[in-house]
Amino acid sequence: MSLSTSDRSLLEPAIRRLNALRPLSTEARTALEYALLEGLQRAGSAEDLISEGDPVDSVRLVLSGWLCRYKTLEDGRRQIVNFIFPGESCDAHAFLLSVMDHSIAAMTQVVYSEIKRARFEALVAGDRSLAEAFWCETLVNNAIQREWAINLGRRVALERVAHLFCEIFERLRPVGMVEGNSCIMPVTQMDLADATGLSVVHLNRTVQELRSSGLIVLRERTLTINDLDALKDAALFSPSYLQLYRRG
Amino acid sequence: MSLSTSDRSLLEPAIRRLNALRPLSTEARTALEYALLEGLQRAGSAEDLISEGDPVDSVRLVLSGWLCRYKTLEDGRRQIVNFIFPGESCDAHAFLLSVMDHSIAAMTQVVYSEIKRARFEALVAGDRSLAEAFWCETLVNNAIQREWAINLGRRVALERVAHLFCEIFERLRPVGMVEGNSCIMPVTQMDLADATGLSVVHLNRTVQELRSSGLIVLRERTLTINDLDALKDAALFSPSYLQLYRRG
DNA sequence: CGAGTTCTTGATCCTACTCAAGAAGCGTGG
DNA sequence: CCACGCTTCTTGAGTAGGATCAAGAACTCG
Repeated sequence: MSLSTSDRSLLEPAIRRLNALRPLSTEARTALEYALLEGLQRAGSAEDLISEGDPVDSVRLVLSGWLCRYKTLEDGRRQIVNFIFPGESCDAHAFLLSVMDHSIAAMTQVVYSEIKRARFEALVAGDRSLAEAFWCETLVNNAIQREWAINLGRRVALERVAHLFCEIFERLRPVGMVEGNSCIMPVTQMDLADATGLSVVHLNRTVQELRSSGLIVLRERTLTINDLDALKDAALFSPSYLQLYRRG
Repeated sequence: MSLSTSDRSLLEPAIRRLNALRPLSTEARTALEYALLEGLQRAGSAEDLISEGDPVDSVRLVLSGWLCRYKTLEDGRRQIVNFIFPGESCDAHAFLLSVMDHSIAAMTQVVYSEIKRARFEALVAGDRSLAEAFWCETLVNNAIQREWAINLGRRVALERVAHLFCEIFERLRPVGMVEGNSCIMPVTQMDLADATGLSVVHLNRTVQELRSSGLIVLRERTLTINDLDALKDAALFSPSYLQLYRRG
């Protein structure tokens, strides 16, 4: 059995990202690729992959599409606490805990791979580089979550939205989802509001402010950043927490 | 060489907490205890243990005292993104990443133990239960960070402060730092403001609202929660994210 | 083409911020 | 033990950033 070209291109972003976090051995890479191909799944837009309170017994790795992690309060208030992009895992090792503390929803059509607990454990037990890559992933995730705390707690609306756009752009870049100064932005303004802790109305006005100052163009589900440095300045954005250049 | 009684009582909260996350083997426990005793350190109140941008090459485990993780913006705005309590580690495996993305400050006198990278790696490589306990710790930390996102993004001031008090109380309980319905609260209102994303003035007014409604007493660096259930209701607090009862 | 989202705009309200200053607490040194 | 300075807490007054309410426009999609 060997991998076809289409298999390779499907897996490529995920493998590339893990490999950037921690160089994978050839064997680990191959073992992972086969495991991924065996567990392929699809989810439709707006579908919940897993919900708060659900038990976890597998690891999902996203191959294409956008997802988000979110939590809700009893009265319906909702906060998107993070996005999940291709190459990222939904819940590596999360089965060590009993249940999900949050929900994960697909925001677009999604292709992912589900690896059962035992299989995943065997994979990471068999190769140190793979275990470390997943470790790193969790740590980076943690760092992003901390940055979201300061975003929600201390930045004003304009900075907050600008920061979110910068982060999305920089996270999409290494998985090949940025072209020139544009990337897809397949989410509604309500989603952006829930990610920035703003009301939809105020998010809309803030986006328009960014538009009219010429920093961004956002239309037809595409975000174009005219002047990334200027947007970063407006956002007080400093990308080190993303650990993108660990090996540079 | 054997452990004295005072050694044991010093290490007890940390060991107990790790053990609650994942039952430790006797050998792992002993090996960890010796490593901890060899790396004992102290830090004074308001001292930074490590700062954003610093390289990391060791793991610190807190034995007594309170710390916080915080980030700052260029113009001085500061957000405390989490607290660190006895039994928790500052940066398990953080050396897998290049540098700290945030700072860690002591809020009281702190006793902690520093384990150098190689030593730590040998410890977790030698015992699966220990590795898993530290894994779990990171995952719980991650979950707490997510809850902070919804706290900062979607709860109003009163809920936010009430939620913080509930969380602190529930996190201090399993390490024996709660007596009756009281726990220490050795932080200034400015710190609480930075943790809740509020201004000092508004935090103060919010605390007074909680006081005058009879929910809490906060004086002389002690927090007393008169009616925990009522406070939880006011905070929309649901403790499952803390994973306190994983084995129950 | 029609119904349901999503986006946009206007008007009003209110939560939380800022500025300012006094009170209380606390540590240090005389 | 008290005086002094510094930090922390508290209160008042005015402001503003962002929420809410409401309704129309533009876009999807069956």
